[in-house]
Amino acid sequence: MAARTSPTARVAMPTRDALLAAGTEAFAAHGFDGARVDRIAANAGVNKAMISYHFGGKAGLHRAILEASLGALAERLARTRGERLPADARLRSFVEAFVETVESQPFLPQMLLREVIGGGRRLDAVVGPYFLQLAATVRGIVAQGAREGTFRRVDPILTHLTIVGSLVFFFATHPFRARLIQEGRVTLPLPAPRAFVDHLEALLIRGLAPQASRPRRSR
Amino acid sequence: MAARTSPTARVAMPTRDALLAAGTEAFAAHGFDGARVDRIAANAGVNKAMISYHFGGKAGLHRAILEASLGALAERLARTRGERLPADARLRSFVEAFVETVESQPFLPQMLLREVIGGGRRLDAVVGPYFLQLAATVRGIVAQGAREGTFRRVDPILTHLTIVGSLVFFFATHPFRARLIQEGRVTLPLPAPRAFVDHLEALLIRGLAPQASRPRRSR
DNA sequence: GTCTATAGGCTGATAGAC
DNA sequence: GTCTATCAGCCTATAGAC
Repeated sequence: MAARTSPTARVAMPTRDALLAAGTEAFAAHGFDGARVDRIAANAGVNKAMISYHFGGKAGLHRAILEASLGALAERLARTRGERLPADARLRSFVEAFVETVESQPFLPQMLLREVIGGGRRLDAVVGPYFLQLAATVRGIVAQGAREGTFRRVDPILTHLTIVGSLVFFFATHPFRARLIQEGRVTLPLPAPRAFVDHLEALLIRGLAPQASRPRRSR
Repeated sequence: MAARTSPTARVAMPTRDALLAAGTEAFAAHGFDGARVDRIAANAGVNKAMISYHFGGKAGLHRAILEASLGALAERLARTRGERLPADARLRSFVEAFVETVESQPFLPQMLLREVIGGGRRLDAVVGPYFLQLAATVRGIVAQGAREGTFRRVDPILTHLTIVGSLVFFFATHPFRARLIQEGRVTLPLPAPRAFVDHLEALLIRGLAPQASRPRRSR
Protein backbone atom coordinates (compact mmCIF):
# COMPACT_ATOMS: atom_id res chain seq x y z
CA MET A 1 0.00 0.00 0.00
CA ALA A 2 2.76 2.45 0.91
CA ALA A 3 5.64 1.47 -1.37
CA ARG A 4 5.14 1.07 -5.09
CA THR A 5 7.20 -1.12 -7.35
CA SER A 6 8.05 1.69 -9.72
CA PRO A 7 11.77 2.43 -9.40
CA THR A 8 11.50 6.18 -10.00
CA ALA A 9 8.57 6.81 -7.69
CA ARG A 10 10.21 8.83 -4.97
CA VAL A 11 7.51 11.38 -4.30
CA ALA A 12 4.80 8.74 -4.75
CA MET A 13 3.33 9.45 -8.15
CA PRO A 14 1.45 12.70 -7.82
CA THR A 15 -0.64 12.22 -10.95
CA ARG A 16 -1.78 8.76 -10.07
CA ASP A 17 -2.63 9.69 -6.51
CA ALA A 18 -4.38 12.87 -7.51
CA LEU A 19 -6.58 10.88 -9.86
CA LEU A 20 -7.34 8.33 -7.18
CA ALA A 21 -8.36 11.08 -4.79
CA ALA A 22 -10.47 13.02 -7.27
CA GLY A 23 -12.01 9.83 -8.59
CA THR A 24 -13.00 8.67 -5.13
CA GLU A 25 -14.83 11.88 -4.47
CA ALA A 26 -16.56 11.86 -7.85
CA PHE A 27 -17.63 8.21 -7.74
CA ALA A 28 -18.90 8.59 -4.19
CA ALA A 29 -20.93 11.68 -5.01
CA HIS A 30 -22.29 10.75 -8.44
CA GLY A 31 -21.80 7.03 -8.89
CA PHE A 32 -19.90 5.36 -11.69
CA ASP A 33 -22.25 6.45 -14.45
CA GLY A 34 -22.74 9.93 -13.07
CA ALA A 35 -19.06 10.69 -12.62
CA ARG A 36 -17.42 12.56 -15.50
CA VAL A 37 -13.84 11.85 -16.44
CA ASP A 38 -13.29 15.43 -17.56
CA ARG A 39 -14.21 16.71 -14.15
CA ILE A 40 -12.19 14.10 -12.32
CA ALA A 41 -9.12 15.08 -14.30
CA ALA A 42 -9.78 18.76 -13.77
CA ASN A 43 -10.25 18.33 -10.03
CA ALA A 44 -7.07 16.30 -9.91
CA GLY A 45 -5.28 19.05 -11.80
CA VAL A 46 -4.06 16.65 -14.45
CA ASN A 47 -4.86 15.87 -18.04
CA LYS A 48 -7.82 13.75 -19.01
CA ALA A 49 -5.69 11.36 -21.02
CA MET A 50 -3.81 10.40 -17.86
CA ILE A 51 -6.77 8.30 -16.77
CA SER A 52 -6.34 6.01 -19.72
CA TYR A 53 -2.58 6.04 -19.38
CA HIS A 54 -2.47 5.12 -15.69
CA PHE A 55 -5.62 3.08 -15.22
CA GLY A 56 -6.71 2.02 -18.67
CA GLY A 57 -9.86 4.12 -18.53
CA LYS A 58 -12.69 5.15 -16.25
CA ALA A 59 -13.55 1.60 -15.20
CA GLY A 60 -9.93 0.90 -14.35
CA LEU A 61 -9.72 3.95 -12.13
CA HIS A 62 -12.88 2.87 -10.38
CA ARG A 63 -11.56 -0.61 -9.76
CA ALA A 64 -8.22 0.68 -8.50
CA ILE A 65 -9.98 2.90 -5.98
CA LEU A 66 -12.17 0.08 -4.74
CA GLU A 67 -9.23 -2.27 -4.36
CA ALA A 68 -7.15 0.20 -2.41
CA SER A 69 -9.97 1.32 -0.12
CA LEU A 70 -11.31 -2.13 0.61
CA GLY A 71 -7.83 -3.43 1.15
CA ALA A 72 -7.22 -0.82 3.82
CA LEU A 73 -10.52 -1.60 5.51
CA ALA A 74 -9.92 -5.34 5.46
CA GLU A 75 -6.42 -4.90 6.82
CA ARG A 76 -7.57 -2.76 9.69
CA LEU A 77 -10.45 -5.07 10.61
CA ALA A 78 -8.27 -8.14 10.41
CA ARG A 79 -6.14 -6.67 13.17
CA THR A 80 -9.06 -6.74 15.60
CA ARG A 81 -9.57 -10.45 15.07
CA GLY A 82 -6.50 -11.45 17.01
CA GLU A 83 -7.53 -9.61 20.17
CA ARG A 84 -8.10 -11.66 23.28
CA LEU A 85 -10.89 -9.79 24.96
CA PRO A 86 -14.42 -10.43 26.18
CA ALA A 87 -17.01 -10.32 23.42
CA ASP A 88 -18.46 -6.94 24.31
CA ALA A 89 -15.00 -5.36 24.27
CA ARG A 90 -14.28 -7.01 20.95
CA LEU A 91 -17.53 -5.66 19.57
CA ARG A 92 -16.53 -2.16 20.59
CA SER A 93 -13.12 -2.70 19.10
CA PHE A 94 -14.66 -3.82 15.83
CA VAL A 95 -16.87 -0.77 15.64
CA GLU A 96 -13.98 1.53 16.48
CA ALA A 97 -11.80 -0.04 13.79
CA PHE A 98 -14.54 0.44 11.27
CA VAL A 99 -15.03 4.05 12.24
CA GLU A 100 -11.33 4.75 12.26
CA THR A 101 -10.95 3.43 8.73
CA VAL A 102 -13.95 5.35 7.53
CA GLU A 103 -12.69 8.57 9.01
CA SER A 104 -9.48 8.25 7.07
CA GLN A 105 -11.48 7.36 3.95
CA PRO A 106 -14.68 9.38 4.20
CA PHE A 107 -15.95 8.41 0.76
CA LEU A 108 -15.68 4.68 1.18
CA PRO A 109 -19.16 4.06 2.62
CA GLN A 110 -20.82 5.98 -0.17
CA MET A 111 -18.89 4.21 -2.89
CA LEU A 112 -19.36 0.79 -1.39
CA LEU A 113 -23.02 1.21 -0.70
CA ARG A 114 -23.63 2.45 -4.20
CA GLU A 115 -22.01 -0.61 -5.65
CA VAL A 116 -23.91 -2.97 -3.42
CA ILE A 117 -27.21 -1.29 -4.21
CA GLY A 118 -26.42 -1.66 -7.88
CA GLY A 119 -26.14 -5.41 -7.49
CA GLY A 120 -22.42 -5.42 -6.91
CA ARG A 121 -21.50 -6.71 -10.34
CA ARG A 122 -18.66 -4.26 -10.56
CA LEU A 123 -17.45 -5.56 -7.21
CA ASP A 124 -17.24 -9.18 -8.23
CA ALA A 125 -13.83 -8.82 -9.77
CA VAL A 126 -12.50 -7.04 -6.73
CA VAL A 127 -14.16 -7.92 -3.51
CA GLY A 128 -14.56 -11.64 -3.24
CA PRO A 129 -13.12 -12.45 0.15
CA TYR A 130 -13.54 -9.06 1.83
CA PHE A 131 -17.24 -9.35 2.54
CA LEU A 132 -17.06 -12.87 3.83
CA GLN A 133 -14.19 -11.91 6.07
CA LEU A 134 -16.16 -8.99 7.44
CA ALA A 135 -19.18 -11.13 8.19
CA ALA A 136 -16.95 -13.83 9.67
CA THR A 137 -15.47 -11.34 12.11
CA VAL A 138 -18.84 -10.35 13.51
CA ARG A 139 -19.94 -13.95 13.50
CA GLY A 140 -16.89 -14.82 15.60
CA ILE A 141 -17.61 -12.10 18.11
CA VAL A 142 -21.24 -13.14 18.48
CA ALA A 143 -20.28 -16.77 18.88
CA GLN A 144 -17.72 -15.91 21.52
CA GLY A 145 -20.26 -13.82 23.39
CA ALA A 146 -22.71 -16.70 23.43
CA ARG A 147 -19.99 -19.04 24.73
CA GLU A 148 -18.91 -16.66 27.47
CA GLY A 149 -22.40 -15.64 28.44
CA THR A 150 -21.67 -12.04 27.54
CA PHE A 151 -24.35 -12.08 24.85
CA ARG A 152 -27.61 -13.89 24.41
CA ARG A 153 -27.88 -16.33 21.54
CA VAL A 154 -28.60 -14.34 18.41
CA ASP A 155 -28.25 -14.99 14.72
CA PRO A 156 -24.75 -13.84 13.77
CA ILE A 157 -25.67 -12.84 10.23
CA LEU A 158 -28.63 -10.75 11.28
CA THR A 159 -26.50 -9.15 13.96
CA HIS A 160 -23.82 -8.41 11.45
CA LEU A 161 -26.35 -6.77 9.14
CA THR A 162 -27.68 -4.61 11.94
CA ILE A 163 -24.28 -3.39 13.03
CA VAL A 164 -22.64 -2.83 9.67
CA GLY A 165 -25.89 -1.56 8.21
CA SER A 166 -26.28 1.14 10.83
CA LEU A 167 -22.68 2.21 10.47
CA VAL A 168 -22.55 2.28 6.71
CA PHE A 169 -25.88 4.05 6.52
CA PHE A 170 -24.85 6.70 9.02
CA PHE A 171 -21.60 7.56 7.30
CA ALA A 172 -22.93 7.31 3.77
CA THR A 173 -25.76 9.70 4.54
CA HIS A 174 -23.80 12.06 6.74
CA PRO A 175 -22.94 14.52 3.97
CA PHE A 176 -26.62 14.74 3.06
CA ARG A 177 -27.57 15.77 6.58
CA ALA A 178 -24.65 18.17 6.71
CA ARG A 179 -25.90 19.87 3.57
CA LEU A 180 -29.51 20.08 4.74
CA ILE A 181 -28.44 21.65 7.98
CA GLN A 182 -25.88 23.96 6.46
CA GLU A 183 -28.41 25.28 4.00
CA GLY A 184 -30.84 25.90 6.80
CA ARG A 185 -33.45 23.48 5.52
CA VAL A 186 -33.37 21.71 8.86
CA THR A 187 -32.69 23.36 12.18
CA LEU A 188 -31.52 20.35 14.18
CA PRO A 189 -27.86 20.08 15.18
CA LEU A 190 -25.81 17.78 12.97
CA PRO A 191 -25.43 14.37 14.63
CA ALA A 192 -21.72 13.85 15.24
CA PRO A 193 -20.11 10.54 14.25
CA ARG A 194 -18.70 10.10 17.74
CA ALA A 195 -22.11 10.56 19.33
CA PHE A 196 -23.72 8.12 16.93
CA VAL A 197 -21.09 5.47 17.50
CA ASP A 198 -21.40 5.76 21.26
CA HIS A 199 -25.14 5.49 20.97
CA LEU A 200 -24.89 2.43 18.74
CA GLU A 201 -22.37 0.67 20.94
CA ALA A 202 -24.52 1.17 24.00
CA LEU A 203 -27.63 0.00 22.17
CA LEU A 204 -25.89 -3.11 20.90
CA ILE A 205 -24.31 -4.14 24.13
CA ARG A 206 -27.53 -3.71 26.05
CA GLY A 207 -29.55 -5.26 23.28
CA LEU A 208 -27.32 -8.30 23.10
CA ALA A 209 -27.01 -8.77 26.86
CA PRO A 210 -28.37 -12.09 28.10
CA GLN A 211 -31.75 -12.31 29.84
CA ALA A 212 -31.10 -9.11 31.78
CA SER A 213 -32.84 -9.66 35.11
CA ARG A 214 -32.95 -13.46 35.55
CA PRO A 215 -29.28 -14.31 36.21
CA ARG A 216 -28.44 -17.37 34.12
CA ARG A 217 -31.21 -19.88 33.78
CA SER A 218 -30.48 -23.59 33.25
CA ARG A 219 -28.97 -23.28 29.70
CA MET B 1 -53.24 9.00 -5.57
CA ALA B 2 -55.87 6.56 -6.80
CA ALA B 3 -58.13 8.62 -9.04
CA ARG B 4 -56.67 10.66 -11.84
CA THR B 5 -58.15 13.78 -13.30
CA SER B 6 -58.14 12.49 -16.84
CA PRO B 7 -61.76 11.96 -17.97
CA THR B 8 -61.05 8.97 -20.20
CA ALA B 9 -58.83 7.04 -17.79
CA ARG B 10 -60.99 4.03 -17.09
CA VAL B 11 -58.44 1.26 -17.06
CA ALA B 12 -55.93 3.48 -15.23
CA MET B 13 -53.50 4.52 -17.96
CA PRO B 14 -51.56 1.42 -18.88
CA THR B 15 -48.76 3.32 -20.59
CA ARG B 16 -48.16 5.69 -17.76
CA ASP B 17 -48.22 2.98 -15.13
CA ALA B 18 -46.02 0.67 -17.15
CA LEU B 19 -43.44 3.45 -17.43
CA LEU B 20 -43.62 4.14 -13.71
CA ALA B 21 -43.04 0.47 -12.95
CA ALA B 22 -40.22 -0.02 -15.42
CA GLY B 23 -38.65 3.27 -14.39
CA THR B 24 -38.70 2.36 -10.72
CA GLU B 25 -36.84 -0.84 -11.40
CA ALA B 26 -34.29 0.83 -13.66
CA PHE B 27 -33.60 3.78 -11.38
CA ALA B 28 -33.27 1.49 -8.37
CA ALA B 29 -30.86 -0.82 -10.12
CA HIS B 30 -28.73 1.66 -12.05
CA GLY B 31 -29.36 5.08 -10.59
CA PHE B 32 -30.60 8.10 -12.48
CA ASP B 33 -27.53 8.46 -14.66
CA GLY B 34 -27.14 4.75 -15.27
CA ALA B 35 -30.76 4.16 -16.26
CA ARG B 36 -31.43 4.22 -20.01
CA VAL B 37 -34.70 5.55 -21.31
CA ASP B 38 -34.62 3.14 -24.24
CA ARG B 39 -34.53 0.20 -21.94
CA ILE B 40 -37.17 1.61 -19.61
CA ALA B 41 -39.51 2.05 -22.54
CA ALA B 42 -38.73 -1.42 -23.88
CA ASN B 43 -39.30 -3.05 -20.49
CA ALA B 44 -42.56 -1.16 -20.18
CA GLY B 45 -43.53 -2.37 -23.62
CA VAL B 46 -44.21 1.15 -24.82
CA ASN B 47 -42.56 3.65 -27.10
CA LYS B 48 -39.62 5.74 -25.97
CA ALA B 49 -41.33 8.96 -26.91
CA MET B 50 -44.05 8.27 -24.36
CA ILE B 51 -41.67 9.25 -21.59
CA SER B 52 -41.49 12.77 -22.87
CA TYR B 53 -45.18 12.85 -23.62
CA HIS B 54 -46.33 11.69 -20.20
CA PHE B 55 -43.61 12.95 -17.90
CA GLY B 56 -41.73 15.58 -19.85
CA GLY B 57 -38.58 13.49 -20.01
CA LYS B 58 -36.38 11.23 -17.97
CA ALA B 59 -36.10 13.60 -15.03
CA GLY B 60 -39.85 14.04 -14.92
CA LEU B 61 -40.38 10.30 -14.78
CA HIS B 62 -37.90 10.06 -11.96
CA ARG B 63 -39.61 12.77 -9.98
CA ALA B 64 -43.05 11.27 -10.52
CA ILE B 65 -41.84 7.94 -9.17
CA LEU B 66 -40.28 9.51 -6.13
CA GLU B 67 -43.38 11.51 -5.36
CA ALA B 68 -45.71 8.56 -5.63
CA SER B 69 -43.52 6.21 -3.62
CA LEU B 70 -42.69 8.64 -0.87
CA GLY B 71 -46.29 9.72 -0.66
CA ALA B 72 -47.36 6.16 -0.04
CA LEU B 73 -44.71 5.68 2.62
CA ALA B 74 -45.57 8.91 4.38
CA GLU B 75 -49.25 8.10 4.32
CA ARG B 76 -48.74 4.68 5.83
CA LEU B 77 -46.39 5.95 8.54
CA ALA B 78 -48.69 8.81 9.42
CA ARG B 79 -51.35 6.28 10.32
CA THR B 80 -49.17 4.86 13.09
CA ARG B 81 -48.85 8.22 14.74
CA GLY B 82 -52.38 8.29 16.04
CA GLU B 83 -52.09 4.99 17.90
CA ARG B 84 -52.51 5.03 21.64
CA LEU B 85 -50.12 2.36 22.77
CA PRO B 86 -47.10 2.00 25.02
CA ALA B 87 -43.87 3.13 23.42
CA ASP B 88 -42.45 -0.30 22.72
CA ALA B 89 -45.63 -1.35 20.95
CA ARG B 90 -45.58 1.86 18.95
CA LEU B 91 -42.00 1.20 17.98
CA ARG B 92 -42.97 -2.23 16.69
CA SER B 93 -45.90 -0.73 14.89
CA PHE B 94 -43.64 1.83 13.24
CA VAL B 95 -41.22 -0.82 12.05
CA GLU B 96 -44.05 -2.98 10.77
CA ALA B 97 -45.56 -0.09 8.85
CA PHE B 98 -42.22 0.62 7.27
CA VAL B 99 -41.72 -2.99 6.29
CA GLU B 100 -45.23 -3.31 4.95
CA THR B 101 -44.76 -0.31 2.70
CA VAL B 102 -41.41 -1.54 1.50
CA GLU B 103 -42.76 -4.95 0.67
CA SER B 104 -45.36 -3.41 -1.57
CA GLN B 105 -42.68 -1.18 -3.10
CA PRO B 106 -39.51 -3.25 -3.12
CA PHE B 107 -37.45 -0.73 -5.05
CA LEU B 108 -38.11 2.24 -2.82
CA PRO B 109 -35.19 1.73 -0.42
CA GLN B 110 -32.69 1.47 -3.23
CA MET B 111 -33.97 4.52 -5.02
CA LEU B 112 -34.20 6.60 -1.88
CA LEU B 113 -30.83 5.61 -0.57
CA ARG B 114 -29.22 6.35 -3.90
CA GLU B 115 -30.63 9.84 -3.88
CA VAL B 116 -29.59 10.52 -0.33
CA ILE B 117 -26.07 9.26 -0.98
CA GLY B 118 -25.86 11.55 -3.95
CA GLY B 119 -26.57 14.55 -1.76
CA GLY B 120 -30.29 14.53 -2.30
CA ARG B 121 -30.38 17.51 -4.61
CA ARG B 122 -32.86 15.74 -6.83
CA LEU B 123 -34.99 15.18 -3.76
CA ASP B 124 -35.20 18.80 -2.72
CA ALA B 125 -38.02 19.57 -5.10
CA VAL B 126 -39.99 16.59 -3.92
CA VAL B 127 -39.33 15.50 -0.41
CA GLY B 128 -39.31 18.49 1.87
CA PRO B 129 -41.62 17.49 4.68
CA TYR B 130 -41.39 13.70 4.37
CA PHE B 131 -38.05 13.29 6.07
CA LEU B 132 -38.85 15.61 8.91
CA GLN B 133 -42.13 13.83 9.48
CA LEU B 134 -40.37 10.49 9.55
CA ALA B 135 -37.84 11.69 12.09
CA ALA B 136 -40.57 13.36 14.11
CA THR B 137 -42.45 10.08 14.40
CA VAL B 138 -39.50 8.25 15.89
CA ARG B 139 -38.73 11.22 18.08
CA GLY B 140 -42.27 11.09 19.42
CA ILE B 141 -42.04 7.40 20.22
CA VAL B 142 -38.72 7.81 22.01
CA ALA B 143 -40.03 10.75 24.01
CA GLN B 144 -43.13 8.82 25.02
CA GLY B 145 -40.99 5.87 26.09
CA ALA B 146 -38.88 8.10 28.29
CA ARG B 147 -42.00 9.61 29.86
CA GLU B 148 -43.58 6.23 30.53
CA GLY B 149 -40.40 4.58 31.71
CA THR B 150 -40.59 2.04 28.89
CA PHE B 151 -37.32 3.33 27.45
CA ARG B 152 -34.21 4.84 28.89
CA ARG B 153 -33.38 8.39 27.91
CA VAL B 154 -31.71 8.31 24.54
CA ASP B 155 -31.14 10.82 21.81
CA PRO B 156 -34.16 10.62 19.51
CA ILE B 157 -32.28 11.56 16.36
CA LEU B 158 -29.54 9.02 16.89
CA THR B 159 -32.16 6.41 17.66
CA HIS B 160 -34.02 7.32 14.53
CA LEU B 161 -30.87 6.95 12.47
CA THR B 162 -30.15 3.55 13.95
CA ILE B 163 -33.61 2.20 13.28
CA VAL B 164 -34.26 3.62 9.84
CA GLY B 165 -30.64 3.05 8.86
CA SER B 166 -30.76 -0.65 9.65
CA LEU B 167 -34.04 -1.08 7.86
CA VAL B 168 -33.16 0.85 4.74
CA PHE B 169 -29.78 -0.82 4.54
CA PHE B 170 -31.22 -4.28 4.89
CA PHE B 171 -33.82 -3.86 2.19
CA ALA B 172 -31.63 -1.90 -0.17
CA THR B 173 -28.92 -4.55 -0.06
CA HIS B 174 -31.24 -7.55 -0.04
CA PRO B 175 -31.11 -8.12 -3.81
CA PHE B 176 -27.33 -8.11 -3.68
CA ARG B 177 -27.27 -10.90 -1.14
CA ALA B 178 -29.92 -12.78 -3.06
CA ARG B 179 -27.77 -12.68 -6.16
CA LEU B 180 -24.58 -13.74 -4.36
CA ILE B 181 -26.35 -16.69 -2.85
CA GLN B 182 -28.23 -17.67 -5.97
CA GLU B 183 -25.03 -17.70 -7.97
CA GLY B 184 -23.41 -19.89 -5.39
CA ARG B 185 -20.75 -17.36 -4.44
CA VAL B 186 -21.86 -17.59 -0.84
CA THR B 187 -23.26 -20.69 0.78
CA LEU B 188 -25.14 -19.10 3.67
CA PRO B 189 -28.94 -19.11 3.64
CA LEU B 190 -30.51 -15.85 2.51
CA PRO B 191 -31.57 -13.79 5.55
CA ALA B 192 -35.34 -13.38 5.32
CA PRO B 193 -36.88 -9.94 5.83
CA ARG B 194 -39.19 -11.28 8.53
CA ALA B 195 -36.29 -12.76 10.47
CA PHE B 196 -34.31 -9.56 10.24
CA VAL B 197 -37.19 -7.42 11.40
CA ASP B 198 -37.87 -9.66 14.38
CA HIS B 199 -34.20 -9.57 15.27
CA LEU B 200 -34.10 -5.79 15.00
CA GLU B 201 -37.23 -5.26 17.06
CA ALA B 202 -35.92 -7.47 19.83
CA LEU B 203 -32.56 -5.75 19.78
CA LEU B 204 -34.12 -2.31 19.92
CA ILE B 205 -36.59 -3.02 22.68
CA ARG B 206 -33.95 -4.65 24.85
CA GLY B 207 -31.40 -2.03 23.96
CA LEU B 208 -33.72 0.81 24.83
CA ALA B 209 -35.06 -0.75 28.02
CA PRO B 210 -34.26 1.20 31.18
CA GLN B 211 -31.50 -0.04 33.50
CA ALA B 212 -32.24 -3.71 32.75
CA SER B 213 -31.17 -5.73 35.82
CA ARG B 214 -31.14 -3.30 38.75
CA PRO B 215 -34.84 -2.53 39.09
CA ARG B 216 -34.99 1.25 39.12
CA ARG B 217 -32.17 2.92 40.97
CA SER B 218 -32.54 6.39 42.52
CA ARG B 219 -32.54 8.33 39.20
C1' DG C 1 -52.03 8.79 -27.55
C1' DT C 2 -48.72 6.44 -30.20
C1' DC C 3 -44.92 5.74 -33.37
C1' DT C 4 -40.84 6.62 -36.69
C1' DA C 5 -36.96 9.01 -37.91
C1' DT C 6 -33.70 12.16 -36.91
C1' DA C 7 -31.07 15.60 -34.74
C1' DG C 8 -27.97 17.44 -31.44
C1' DG C 9 -25.15 17.14 -27.40
C1' DC C 10 -22.12 15.11 -24.57
C1' DT C 11 -18.82 11.55 -23.13
C1' DG C 12 -14.94 8.48 -22.96
C1' DA C 13 -11.10 7.23 -25.50
C1' DT C 14 -6.80 7.69 -28.23
C1' DA C 15 -3.38 8.94 -31.99
C1' DG C 16 0.44 11.32 -32.22
C1' DA C 17 3.54 15.41 -31.02
C1' DC C 18 6.49 16.74 -27.31
C1' DG D 1 4.79 10.86 -18.63
C1' DT D 2 2.17 14.55 -20.38
C1' DC D 3 -0.71 17.23 -23.53
C1' DT D 4 -3.66 18.65 -27.68
C1' DA D 5 -6.92 17.71 -31.01
C1' DT D 6 -10.18 14.82 -32.67
C1' DC D 7 -13.48 11.11 -33.16
C1' DA D 8 -16.91 7.67 -32.89
C1' DG D 9 -20.69 6.17 -30.16
C1' DC D 10 -24.36 6.62 -27.43
C1' DC D 11 -28.21 8.82 -25.34
C1' DT D 12 -32.09 11.96 -24.77
C1' DA D 13 -35.38 14.67 -26.83
C1' DT D 14 -38.68 16.00 -30.42
C1' DA D 15 -40.85 17.10 -34.99
C1' DG D 16 -44.27 15.47 -37.49
C1' DA D 17 -47.17 11.58 -39.52
C1' DC D 18 -50.88 8.67 -38.13
